[in-house]
Amino acid sequence: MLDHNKIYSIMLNRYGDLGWWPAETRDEILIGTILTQNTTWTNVTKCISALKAEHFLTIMEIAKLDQTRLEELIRSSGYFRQKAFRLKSICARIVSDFGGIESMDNMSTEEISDYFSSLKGIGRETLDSILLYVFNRPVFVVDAYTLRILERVYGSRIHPDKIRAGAVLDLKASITDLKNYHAAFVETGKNYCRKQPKCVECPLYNECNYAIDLSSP
DNA sequence: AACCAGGAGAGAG
DNA sequence: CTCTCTCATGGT
Repeated sequence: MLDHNKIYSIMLNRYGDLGWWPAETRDEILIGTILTQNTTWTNVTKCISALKAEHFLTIMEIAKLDQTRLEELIRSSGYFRQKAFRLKSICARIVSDFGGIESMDNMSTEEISDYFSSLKGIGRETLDSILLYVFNRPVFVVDAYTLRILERVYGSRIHPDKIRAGAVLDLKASITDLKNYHAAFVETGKNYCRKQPKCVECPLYNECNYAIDLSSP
């Protein structure tokens, strides 16, 4: 059960290096992890472009940006009031506590983890995304697609903690591998996992158990 | 036109 | 511990 090496080799063979996280700066990645919560990436890129055009695409600038002004700029990512408030709060905390992302690089993964998980707006998945894509720490990001895909492969739902631990321990992957592994789950999920009744083009087609309910999230 | 997207938090039981 | 509800725009 749960052979990460097998799943990853199939996915890597299909997708290769997907170049995640797509961004020019580390601040941009952090901001993106908040904005992309439960929305499509195409909705987020509009916000990223809008912020970039006004030169607000840094933690420092968002920290001092007007609340309603930020709401307007990130509107298309959905939950814009919540996200504007939380994103601004998070950026303000980072600025006042550390000055910026770079000042946190010498901290241990556990210290970074404890810090970010105490901030409102950062749940388990966003936390892991920040650890992996902003700080390059050996963490595997488990999202809804990962749970759904592995459920279809193995027939039953596997606990996120088990998947996370397994990916880092069993896979013995490099940071780049862990980044691409998660990216591959998202790519597979959004392209094939919802199409019915057959996903013949899905890289994991031969591994999937189609006896289970395909409509389950 | 219902359904869902690269979730999180608060509350109930 | 596991549901359930809310937050909200945009594409299919």
